[in-house]
Amino acid sequence: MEKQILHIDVNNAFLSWTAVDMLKNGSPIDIREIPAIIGGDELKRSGIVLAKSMKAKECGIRTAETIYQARIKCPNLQIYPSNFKIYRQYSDNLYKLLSQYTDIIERFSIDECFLDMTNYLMKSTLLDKAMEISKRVKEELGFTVNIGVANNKLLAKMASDFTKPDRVHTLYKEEIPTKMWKLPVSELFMLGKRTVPKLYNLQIKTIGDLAKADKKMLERKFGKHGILMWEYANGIDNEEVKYKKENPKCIGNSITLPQNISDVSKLEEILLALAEQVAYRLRKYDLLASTVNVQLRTKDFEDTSHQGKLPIQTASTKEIYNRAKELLEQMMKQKEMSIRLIGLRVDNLIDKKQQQLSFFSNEEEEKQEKLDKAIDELKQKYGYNAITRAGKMNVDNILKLKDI
DNA sequence: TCTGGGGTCCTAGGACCC
DNA sequence: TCTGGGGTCCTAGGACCC
Repeated sequence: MEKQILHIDVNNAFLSWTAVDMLKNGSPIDIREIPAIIGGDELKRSGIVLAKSMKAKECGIRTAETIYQARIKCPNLQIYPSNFKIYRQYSDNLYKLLSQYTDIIERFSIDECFLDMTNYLMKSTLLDKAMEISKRVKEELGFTVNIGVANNKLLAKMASDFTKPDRVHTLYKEEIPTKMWKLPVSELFMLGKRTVPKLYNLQIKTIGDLAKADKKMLERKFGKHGILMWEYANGIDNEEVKYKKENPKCIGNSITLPQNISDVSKLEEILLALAEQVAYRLRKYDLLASTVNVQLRTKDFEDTSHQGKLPIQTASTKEIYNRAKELLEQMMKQKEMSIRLIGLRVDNLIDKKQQQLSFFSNEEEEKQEKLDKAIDELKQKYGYNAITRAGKMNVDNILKLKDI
């Protein structure tokens, strides 16, 4: 039996949610109606466009470009800061509403969900349900969504991306040639800015061109990705809606520094704050890490990273920091570098329950574990930023510890 | 006042073993 | 003394997503 899938996508999510929240707090203007963006902080060198209103879009402003460029395109642009705490609330509200329609629901990102409605339709059609959801979200939550209606996730996602805002689109098999094949190949999910020029060189310009291209040739040129893009262009996708909670595969935090830094000891201070954050999140999930990865971005936007195994699987701030420090030093002694961004990530995570117990029981380890746990409890109670290591305040101020 | 931060997955090449 | 082939594990980097 064919699956019945919906993809729900919030229109200009961060901007809409900010608008709704401002209105709720008595704002006389609706920033959805003016040229406005949600932007990062230029002083912290993270000045990019995170979301834009339709009027801002009409000026030619694009997501992820710099605020500097956006302002040139639109001199009377209004800029508002992001607030992820609020976004999570609105996202949760949407999720709750959608959960009334099916148990098989996947949160694909903060502003997107897939719904498998196959066994939840009774007498109504999939399209009817989509219309009902669209109406209810607008009336009850105050913002609009686009909904894609199809028989698999890929087509539902493509459909929700057609004309915006506040629209419901179907994309059934027989509609693929008329609705999808005419689109430029860059519109296809999973085709990014590296692959598109290569396809252009092969005279593949529309999704239709790609659908009719030789699958074997694509595989030779692009490997697995080649097969995937051919299948997507032909509307083939058998992925399930993943409704079960899954543990993350990696946990990382990174920060663009207010100024470039070349001094290793200063970088180590930042690394410690990052390790604290990462290890805290790791412990919250009851996971242990097997590898640590340190990423650096130089002032010239060159990225390098080093990774290494941990001596034991761990969620200890100290263990992770010590390994990260070694990796940082390895990289920094290779050549003189001026660092713009530093990141720390842990990979190969395992459940704490399946931890391979070390042959040696180590008193020092146990002491550290207790210390971490005590700090975690205080953080839970008083907020992440309430508790900091002595002498680390300045680092935390730099990090402005985002939202955990 | 140029260019975020959080992820997932894949690939190529080296080391090492039999 | 010119020498293979398969398998696994590990790392660095790239591509893509929102």
